[in-house]
Amino acid sequence: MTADNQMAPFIRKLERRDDLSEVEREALLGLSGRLRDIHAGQSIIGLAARVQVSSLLISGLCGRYSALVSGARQFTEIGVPGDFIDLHGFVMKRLDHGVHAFSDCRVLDVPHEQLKRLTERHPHLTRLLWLETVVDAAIHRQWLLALGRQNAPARLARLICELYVRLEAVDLARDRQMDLPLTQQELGEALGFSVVHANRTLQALRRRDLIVWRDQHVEILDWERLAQLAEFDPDYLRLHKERI
Amino acid sequence: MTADNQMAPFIRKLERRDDLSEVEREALLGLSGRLRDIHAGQSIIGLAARVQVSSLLISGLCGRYSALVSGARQFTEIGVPGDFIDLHGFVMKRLDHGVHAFSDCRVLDVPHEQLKRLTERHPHLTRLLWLETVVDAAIHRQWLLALGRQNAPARLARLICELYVRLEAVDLARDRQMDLPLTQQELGEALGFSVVHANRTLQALRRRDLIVWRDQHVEILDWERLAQLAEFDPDYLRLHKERI
DNA sequence: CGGAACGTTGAGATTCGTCAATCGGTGTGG
DNA sequence: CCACACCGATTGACGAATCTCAACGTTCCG
Repeated sequence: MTADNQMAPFIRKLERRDDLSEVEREALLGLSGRLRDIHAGQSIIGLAARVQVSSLLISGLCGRYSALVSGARQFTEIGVPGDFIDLHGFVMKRLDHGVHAFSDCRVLDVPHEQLKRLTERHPHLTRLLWLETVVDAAIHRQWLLALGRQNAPARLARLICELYVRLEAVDLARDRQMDLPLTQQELGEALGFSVVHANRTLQALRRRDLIVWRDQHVEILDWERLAQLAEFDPDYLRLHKERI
Repeated sequence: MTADNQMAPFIRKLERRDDLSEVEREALLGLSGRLRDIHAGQSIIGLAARVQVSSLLISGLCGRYSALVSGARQFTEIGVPGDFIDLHGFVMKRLDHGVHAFSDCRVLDVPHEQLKRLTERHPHLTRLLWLETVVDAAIHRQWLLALGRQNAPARLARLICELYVRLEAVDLARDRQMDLPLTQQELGEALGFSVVHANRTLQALRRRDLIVWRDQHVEILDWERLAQLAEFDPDYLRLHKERI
């Protein structure tokens, strides 16, 4: 199974970060692997799996998580289409986390052998793939700042801002609206609070007329105030061009 | 200023992860840059700085942090000697975080131009440098799990376990003892709690006879129980060999 | 001696988790 | 069509965890 247009969102995102040569674009399009469909609620990548492939998310929303023995789960990042969700595994070889499908997802499993060949031949492209994982780390840091130092409404606001910008970058959000197929349970697991608290925090943002969140659909009513509450600055997503 | 033996801890750490060829080792030793000394309490890298160099920590302990406008600061990772503390900047170009010196630090500022040349010539070494940043991300994820889902004593226990393993890997800890030049204020900023709570949590671990922490020196009295309390598993630090 | 930095303690307020119940929508079998 | 089960969202009550404020102790240094 070749990648073809399945790769479009991924390539478009890379091109927002730095120009690709024709050769590089072809090298990316030359990546092939198994297409895999995962149902909502299922696991895309098991915890602590030893990996030989890395999965590119084609469609759907998923969450990277770590868990305690009690079963308590903490999402550490949300993956949107165009994300190479476990590129980390390419150099880690053993993943320290699992990936959960929030909605039905389609992924392209790219064998590490192909990625390795790519790194042997295309240094600039390698740096761009490297950048993908570094942006993941930057997202983790923003979440750490939120969990460690922001109150519940600000944390939620930050998550909404981040997801909106990232979804908009792959044409999956516009006009301050997006689909967000997360239950309040899952939302809590991303923000570090209980379901009950997730619910009440959501209501707090509603009461302030900042958002509407109904039926897996979110509308941001006042981006300015929401971003200010969250102290959100999208620079860390590195969606601007920069010669690397 | 050439790097020479200054690089020893860094190279040793890389070699715990995968073998280096003679050529690769020489390429690393060929890295040169300005040596810089920073006093305890000062900033090694300013927030949101645009960077042309990446700093390798030669000696001392430092902390990567993000901050809110209120001034509240959240450390997102602690850097130990041998860490390439802002290698992220090499591909990000603009850092989303600052780095604070906990103790007097010495760093080697390696120009990005040199790193770029290295990625053009040494794909395997590039993957190893890439791995450095991916391990940073793995550390962030563990901290997220801790902040989101673990209680205060477990969080502190986890930090101590992580630092012990990382310091031991560069011969700066042994016999369950290490120097940890962190104030309780800084400790709180790493764990996401107030100074007061940092103090009380520390006392809780002391009361349970798990650690002694006095005068910037920590002794772990019962590694087994401490690691169990933290649910600490060092796999994510990727200190074992793996062909990449 | 005085001040500064760090650690420690107590008290009260706030945030947040847990438990348990309820509500509404949806799908299924009869 | 209706009864029922199930899932996710919502609510209330209560207790636990954590923060803030303020004071005090200790050590070090000029």
